[in-house]
Amino acid sequence: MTIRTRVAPSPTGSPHLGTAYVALFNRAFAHQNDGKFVLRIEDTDKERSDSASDQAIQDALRWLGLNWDEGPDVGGPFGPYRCSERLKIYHDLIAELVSIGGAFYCFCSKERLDTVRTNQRQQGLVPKYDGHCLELSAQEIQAHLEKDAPHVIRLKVPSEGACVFQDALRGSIEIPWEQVDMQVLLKSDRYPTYHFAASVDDHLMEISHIFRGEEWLSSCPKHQLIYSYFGWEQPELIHLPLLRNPDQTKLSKRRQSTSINYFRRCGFLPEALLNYLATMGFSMPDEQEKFTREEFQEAFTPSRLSTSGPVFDLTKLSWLNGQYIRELPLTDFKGILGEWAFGEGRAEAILRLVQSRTERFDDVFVQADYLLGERATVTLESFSHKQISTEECVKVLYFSLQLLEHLKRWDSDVISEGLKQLATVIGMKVRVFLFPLFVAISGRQVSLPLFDSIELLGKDVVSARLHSAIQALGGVSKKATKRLETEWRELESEMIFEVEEN
RNA sequence: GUCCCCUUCGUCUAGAGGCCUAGGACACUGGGUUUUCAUCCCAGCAACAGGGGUUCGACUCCCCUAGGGGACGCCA
Repeated sequence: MTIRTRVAPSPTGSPHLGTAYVALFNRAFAHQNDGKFVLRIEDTDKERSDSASDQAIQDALRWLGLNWDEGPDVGGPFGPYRCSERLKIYHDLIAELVSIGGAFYCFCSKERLDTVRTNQRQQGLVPKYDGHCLELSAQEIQAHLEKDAPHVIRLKVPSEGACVFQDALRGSIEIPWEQVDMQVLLKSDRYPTYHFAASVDDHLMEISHIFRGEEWLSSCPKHQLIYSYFGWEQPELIHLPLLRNPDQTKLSKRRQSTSINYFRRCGFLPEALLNYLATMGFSMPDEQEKFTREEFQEAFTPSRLSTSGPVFDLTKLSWLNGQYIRELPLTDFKGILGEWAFGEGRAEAILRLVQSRTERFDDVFVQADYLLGERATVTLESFSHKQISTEECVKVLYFSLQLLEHLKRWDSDVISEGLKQLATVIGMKVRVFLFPLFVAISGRQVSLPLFDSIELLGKDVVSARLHSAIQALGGVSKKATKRLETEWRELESEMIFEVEEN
């Protein structure tokens, strides 16, 4: 049997560390066994998927050296490799599934489902579909369809017994069927859900082993059910532990950026980041901590994976990165650093901002320090200003974060217009409004033009600095977050500025 | 709340019943090399969640408890 593995990220937002983590193991395992590693873009969420993110994921994985044998750009015998281009396949198969009794039409409204779930929760039951449309007769279904009634197709789930499946690391796992929801497989927009698309594609693409995050463990019964209805053979499942924040929760960008691009922008070498990722949940037989991708691929074996969630430790990653940097020949060091600092037009972009403010060359680098490296550490005092309070600073930073997160395009004009409008909507003078942003971004009250700086630094670094500034100001409590979120939604509706739909 | 997974130094981990007086790495502390600093070298600190079994013997196997995490969406 040919070993075939895949990574199937969804193109929403910045390329996630977790994607690289999972890709690393899948790729190593496939290549170690002369198999193929596949990239499949899981763009099943029409609302949130965007092509910029699609491209960014590919760029990020390539930067890390995690290239694929088959995928949306390189093609392959099992294409297309983007879900949105495979709709016909899903439609045909879902029809087959309905006809063999593995799935059913559901015409329930969102409101009804909400009520049902709320009631179930109150009674201490597992919130899930109550089977309302399960009893519909063929005539009733036909009538609904003829009226063009909005509908979904759901998975039929046994009401009794338990699902038993194997995880290569944990052995046999048993989940009672009553815990399993009658999952929507085809949404009302005729797109498949992840569960359906992934199951179908894994089968059709002849994926033999799936290394994926532990978060998927509880949806295994759904996938198993789809496989068994169709009479397909299940791939081998290996659930990797979840990368954790220092507080042990699942790695999330709230606390620290999870974007691969953030690490790239912070000056980590791809080799070092990859090496570090490989030590999360895996260890070399000789306990070696610094090793190449090739050595890893050679030595990797699922039995050396651990199951407890590793904390992603920036300090240790930095140490490892230092090991790699120090062994670089000087010319490489110079070349890579130069590209990092001034590549892709960055030199021109920075110098354009600096030149008009320069009298002597020795003025240049101090002005651009926060664009070339980490900004100065900010404290509560950094934000003291006679026209704006601490609370207002937090508010400004929080709302700006929201705004920037949802911007359609990342360029200084759009950023400028968005932020200015935000200032107006919350009733602040632009000059005052911008103050906390200057501090958060540059670490200083006076800096090079803000909007250009934001553009230049990129979304991931900007988000990280904004988050860190909010922390310096004392952070936002859960309660305050809720309040700010509500307020933000109101503001958003007031703004005529184009903000991307969630 | 329900179900599932997990549990060795602060963190990443080694450990497949006697090799364990529990090893390595990061961090931290102290010392040495170095014109400063960093690097580098040496040393130190520091853990088997708790309780029951099984066994001649348990970090390792089983059970319970506790703690942590995840899932419970027309998100992935």
